[in-house]
Amino acid sequence: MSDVDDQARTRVLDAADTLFYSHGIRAVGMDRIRDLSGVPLRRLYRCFPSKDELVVAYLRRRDRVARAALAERVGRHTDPRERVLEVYEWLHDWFHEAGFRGCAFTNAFSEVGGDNAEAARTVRAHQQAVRAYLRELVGVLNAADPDSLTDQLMVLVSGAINTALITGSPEPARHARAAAASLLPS
Amino acid sequence: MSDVDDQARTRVLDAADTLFYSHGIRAVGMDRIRDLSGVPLRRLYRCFPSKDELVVAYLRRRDRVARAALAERVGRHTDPRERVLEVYEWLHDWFHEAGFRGCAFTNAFSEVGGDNAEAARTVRAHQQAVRAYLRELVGVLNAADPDSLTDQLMVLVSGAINTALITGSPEPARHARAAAASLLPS
DNA sequence: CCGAAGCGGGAACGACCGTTCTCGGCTGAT
DNA sequence: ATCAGCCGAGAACGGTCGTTCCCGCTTCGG
Repeated sequence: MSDVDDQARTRVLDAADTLFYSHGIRAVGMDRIRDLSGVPLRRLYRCFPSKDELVVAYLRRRDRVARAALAERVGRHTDPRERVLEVYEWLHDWFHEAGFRGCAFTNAFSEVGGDNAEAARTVRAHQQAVRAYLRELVGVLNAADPDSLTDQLMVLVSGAINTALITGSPEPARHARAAAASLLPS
Repeated sequence: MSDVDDQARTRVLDAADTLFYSHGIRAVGMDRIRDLSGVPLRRLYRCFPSKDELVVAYLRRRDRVARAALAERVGRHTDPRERVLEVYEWLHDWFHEAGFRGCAFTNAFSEVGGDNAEAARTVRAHQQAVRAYLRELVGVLNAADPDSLTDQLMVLVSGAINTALITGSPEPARHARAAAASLLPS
């Protein structure tokens, strides 16, 4: 695979990310990805042999980027309690962004989880990776039951995203943060 | 509209409910609804002039049924605190059901929310109706800020459903219940 | 300069889906 | 009995989408 193919892969993934996230996977055809990326269908199908595999690559890159962005935000703080709460500050900023359309992974799972087993696996892997990261943040707290606390914080993250999506308001991040603050040990 | 049409409407809605919920809306064609309901396409389109309107009717009936089931469960208790926590017990039982596939409203919103404005409105109305019901349950508690508490409980409900969907486990209901118990005034 | 291989643009194909139409048969009033 | 109108079954239509194919052009080694 040549380096012109590498560049094409990046451009295709950029286009897929924009279009899949903002319009949904089933609503976006391969020709729209060709139009936005400028990569002809022939090369596009050489880089990604099927739409299903492109969807998986889209999800894998989102996973990498999102978790890196979260870690960067959390890294701004040193106090263990603030590090956990910063997760919900990050959500709040995200909900404010113009193109916010909910969790790409949950959306993909609803749309193609039944037909694209590898995509479904990728969604679950993302969820588990985020939980593992949260578990690390919780580990340095003096929690009575760190695993249970992590699970509760995960429910708050997921619920905030989905409630923000449906209500169209960023407030659920505040509600989740307030709930998390009550659950954390002082 | 005759009563044979009424019977057809019910059979079509039954079929749509089963198929839309378990396979997704876009994955189910009108012919599969015809096959399962036994209602010929001609009559089906007289009862529901388009698939979009059938989707809205499907969501509206789900809203009615789900909220009635929730109210029935909560009604088994008289203690105000137990009435709130019973919501999460209900979720736990629901997650155990064989055909559980997440929240029909969130799924519909992800799948067709962009193309079917009336369906999107119906999803938001359901969310608001559930919140209003929760607000009633919270109202009789001695909460410092009942509205804020209601918002936090809503985030826990939504998060439990979505986390259960992706992990395939009913445990998120327990986690949400534990978090809610911590948030409720004693 | 020449032939071959690879390229991009876009047409083509096959499958599917929402919706409508056709056709043969049944019903029921006269 | 007859004729008009309605019905169910399924074919047909128009559009979309994922994927492949064709054609004319470029490029580059000999």
